[in-house]
Amino acid sequence: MTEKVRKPNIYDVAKLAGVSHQTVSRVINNADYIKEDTRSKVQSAMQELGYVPNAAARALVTAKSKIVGILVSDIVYHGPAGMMHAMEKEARRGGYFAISASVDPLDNDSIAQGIEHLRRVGIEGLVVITPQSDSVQAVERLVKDIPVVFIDSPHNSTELSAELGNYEGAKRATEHLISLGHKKIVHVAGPSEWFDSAPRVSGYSDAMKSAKLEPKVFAGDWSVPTGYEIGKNLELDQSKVTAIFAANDHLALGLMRALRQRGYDIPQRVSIIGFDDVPEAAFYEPPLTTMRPDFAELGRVAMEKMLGHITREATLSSDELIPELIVRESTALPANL
Amino acid sequence: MTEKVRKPNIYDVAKLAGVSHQTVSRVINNADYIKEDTRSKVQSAMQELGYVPNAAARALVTAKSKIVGILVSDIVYHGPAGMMHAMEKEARRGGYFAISASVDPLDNDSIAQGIEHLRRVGIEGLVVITPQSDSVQAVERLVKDIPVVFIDSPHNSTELSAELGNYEGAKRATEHLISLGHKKIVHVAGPSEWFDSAPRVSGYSDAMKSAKLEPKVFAGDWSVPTGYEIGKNLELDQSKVTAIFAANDHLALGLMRALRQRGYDIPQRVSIIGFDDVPEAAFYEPPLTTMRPDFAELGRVAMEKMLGHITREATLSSDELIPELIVRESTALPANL
DNA sequence: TCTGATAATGTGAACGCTAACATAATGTCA
DNA sequence: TGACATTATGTTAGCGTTCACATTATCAGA
Repeated sequence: MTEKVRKPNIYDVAKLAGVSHQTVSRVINNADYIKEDTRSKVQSAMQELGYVPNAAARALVTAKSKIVGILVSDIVYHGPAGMMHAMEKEARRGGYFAISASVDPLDNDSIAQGIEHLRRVGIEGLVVITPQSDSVQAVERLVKDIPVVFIDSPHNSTELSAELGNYEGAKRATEHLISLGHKKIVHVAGPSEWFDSAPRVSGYSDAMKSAKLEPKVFAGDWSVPTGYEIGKNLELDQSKVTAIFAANDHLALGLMRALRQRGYDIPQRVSIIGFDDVPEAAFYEPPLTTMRPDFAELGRVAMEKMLGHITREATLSSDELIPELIVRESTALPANL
Repeated sequence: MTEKVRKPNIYDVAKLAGVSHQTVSRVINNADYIKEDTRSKVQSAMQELGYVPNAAARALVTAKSKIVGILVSDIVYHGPAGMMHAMEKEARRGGYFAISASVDPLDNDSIAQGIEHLRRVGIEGLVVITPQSDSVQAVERLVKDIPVVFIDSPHNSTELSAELGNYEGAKRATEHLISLGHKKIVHVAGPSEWFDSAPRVSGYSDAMKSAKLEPKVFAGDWSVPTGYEIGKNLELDQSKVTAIFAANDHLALGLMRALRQRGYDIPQRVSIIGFDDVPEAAFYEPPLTTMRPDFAELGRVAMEKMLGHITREATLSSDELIPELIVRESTALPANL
């Protein structure tokens, strides 16, 4: 019973198959020039022994761990979950492993520790999901020896970052309101430290300017309470505002709640459009019109770029992701003031 | 420029510090019997060279990867995100790495592939987050050589699983309604293939029976539309139902929406309590009373048990997790029928 | 001052694999 | 049928650690 159950190695397989260990290695890595006959002999030997290649030995000799790190903000919001799944799947598809480290994006120490941790396992590349500007610099300062891809950061090089389509999404959200006939449209923005905020503001502004309308932006963050607060104080009558583009669904929810309490009907008096399409958005009161970004695809693309960097293959330059307009009940023709 | 930039190894450090490589190894693993003087010499040498231990070499010789796998359902619902963060953090705290594989819990092939993938990297243990019964058996069949911890599955051994507190949470939710004075309380359950459903039903039933009340359960799933459908058809007047315990917040949201459309005021005519406390619950119409499980703590505990198994240390037997009652506006005294 | 314990450090091998090179089998063409 | 390319396989070394086992320094007690 105390028999040592050493896992089978390449030599065990070789012996059983009647070949050299190198031939086994060749089969594993499907190299050229192997007789079909030998290949199958080796394969059935592997099968029989339940052989699993030893990743450590492989990593040691090739100096490649086949692991990519994901540095992710532990601020839980709606997108990342699906994104992580997509990233993991894409990595696996390319024969890579994904290993994540959660960090507090506001704490440089935490970032450094996360990176240190990932370094120890020997990552070949790093994908960073952080929505805050400071962290990008922190990461860039700390990581210089392996490729890094930033998700949703305003990096110059498209090669080094993957973007959600904030600008285009915001533009289209605004255009939706304009196309309904709204003239006075305000934007409640996300927090300025988050990357997603600025392009949403620009997309809104550009759409307004193109339609010769006056943009007006209120500073917010991503939270329901903030939306509620802004909604409580927003001046609507004198300025004849008939529509609001909220930088995310939570803000929109807070706004709707406050405005209805103040007696403004939605969408009869005020139209509201959000951004993100959180699962609950369809069941808000009223169901929220919003922009649905493709988080999963974003994750996939980011990982694809990462693997492209690592293997030095040409990155398939994908088109910009564009959020989809989901029209529900919170937007309608403008009220007659 | 073409100079090879080999990473420093233990010998480089040894040379610089003027000791043998083994002494360096001892410092890294802080073994006994090292002069304080030598230790610091070695440490500054490591610092100077930017030495990072090679995980692969280490894993090869010790036959321990320091990696645990997480097999996670790619059905994205509210809990797992925070849970994953917590698991990763707990793993890191113990010097371990966490690496996840997303799988479709309904597809045994997908599960097998996920496990195969994790096996390749050499995981020392596996944490399984799947809410469906079938997958547990599939996993148990496939993994026999390393410890497995199931999250939220009805496993006999508490050592092998970590539970959310579904039973106790459901009991307390029901007791909350009872304590308000409700007599006719129905439960809209989750899907039977999910583990969380059954204990929530039992918790509800037991609370009802203790209060000498008649339990009545409607079969549902976790979705808003299903809650809405059930809400549209639920008979309330003849049976004098005044309160509903929904198995999760999404069902509750759907229910509330349908009931209000039918003219039933909440909470004046019907009280509703949910389960999960999704971030939006506080801003539903009306804000939802619900049970808040501690997902993060669940993840932490699960990982703690995992590491306990691996290192053969005694698992700190933690108390059962109990969801917290969050009272908002959707529950009140029963209506006078 | 010698002895024997204990503290502190050193030496060689092995982990399982792939890279690089060497060799053997097979096929092709004059 | 020999010469030479091509295909197919084998041999040896080394990746960076830790382990198991020396070996050397240090210190107390007789």
